[in-house]
Amino acid sequence: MTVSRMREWTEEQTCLFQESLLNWYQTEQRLLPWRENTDPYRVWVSEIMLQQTQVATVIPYFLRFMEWFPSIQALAEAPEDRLLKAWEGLGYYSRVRNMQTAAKQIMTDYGGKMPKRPEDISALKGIGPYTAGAIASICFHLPEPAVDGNVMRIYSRLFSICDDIAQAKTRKIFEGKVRQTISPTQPGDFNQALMDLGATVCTPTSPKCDICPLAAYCSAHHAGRMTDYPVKTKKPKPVPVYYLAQVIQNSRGEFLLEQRNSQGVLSGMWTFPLREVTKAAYRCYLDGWRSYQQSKEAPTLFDLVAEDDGETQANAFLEELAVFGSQAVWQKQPVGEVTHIFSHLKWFILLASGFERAGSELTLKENQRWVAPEDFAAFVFPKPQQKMVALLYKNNILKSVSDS
DNA sequence: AAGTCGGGGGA
DNA sequence: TCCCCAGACTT
Repeated sequence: MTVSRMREWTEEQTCLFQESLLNWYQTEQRLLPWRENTDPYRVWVSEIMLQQTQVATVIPYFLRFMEWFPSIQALAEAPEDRLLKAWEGLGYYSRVRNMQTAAKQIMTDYGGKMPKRPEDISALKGIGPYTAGAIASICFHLPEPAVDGNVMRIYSRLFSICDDIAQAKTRKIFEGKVRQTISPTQPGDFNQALMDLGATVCTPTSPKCDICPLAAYCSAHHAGRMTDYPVKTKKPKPVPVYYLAQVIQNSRGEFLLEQRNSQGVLSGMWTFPLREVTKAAYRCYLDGWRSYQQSKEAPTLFDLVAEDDGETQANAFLEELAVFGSQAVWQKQPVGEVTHIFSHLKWFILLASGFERAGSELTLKENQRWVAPEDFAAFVFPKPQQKMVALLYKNNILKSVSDS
């Protein structure tokens, strides 16, 4: 076959391709409960359940769901707790809430029957491009693409498509390719055949090209580059960084803020003083707090830091702590934890709240300043600082004007 | 465009 | 542990 090297297929080649796929599907298709007929309600429910969920998991859920809610009307009228019970363990619970919203839409707008126009289908809550295409093609025999992860994998191999499937816009490229090649007479079977092929033959890691009905048409197979496709960039996981935040008030009710240096993340911005600690230390403080929380003799965060063996703690921080320990009175209980994800970093911030010790003025560093809460508005706070301030309000360490 | 939402299975 | 799976919605 020379077909595989062609980027565009002739009409005849396209027909042969469709035939190969459909013939394979006829003999190899999986027998699944939602394939007993093409009732739009059953197809709809199955497609929603199958989003990010494997077939074997879905089957028992599907059967029970059909018993409990046998029609669109039954779904529309179902009590929410019953609905959630039916979904318990499936995950992505907004799926079932959206489905009921859509069921009500269908009852009021379409007399209780699934609309047939693709644009009407995809306007329903929880039905996106994939599911709309699946329903339109399976139930109403419209040549609509239903592009999911499987289809992108198969087509990227068929045509050696290098576009990054992690990017949202790439889906349109594949939809275009499917529109060019979908069977006009059996679009539903065609789409379902792709799903089965992706699940059982054209698998992510070790595709079974020797039994694949499309091998003769497959560019990647011809080049022996099956596992180079699909191209998917994986973004590096944000590196965790751990901080203690020193939330200190003086007798005038002002808070100590510190300006970050001109290098690195959030350069020049103002936050509560943040001191980086190791992961081990951070965990130690969290655990220490939790285990002490029952007893009356709960330590302050800085007691725990002082107990630290030093190996998990930077010396400079310990020295600074000695000063703060003597000049500030720390609360026994933690304020709480704040996390924030940057593109490359994930900050974990444990907040400790304290007060300047009476009669001993805190010695401020060059980049530190006392600031009244009323003046916070004059600062452009970075997101982590905003989250910390919000947490202080929540814990009534900061009082909003309306409360007072 | 990126973050969020769950849980199970396989490498 | 990490990635993947019949994705869609929100910000």
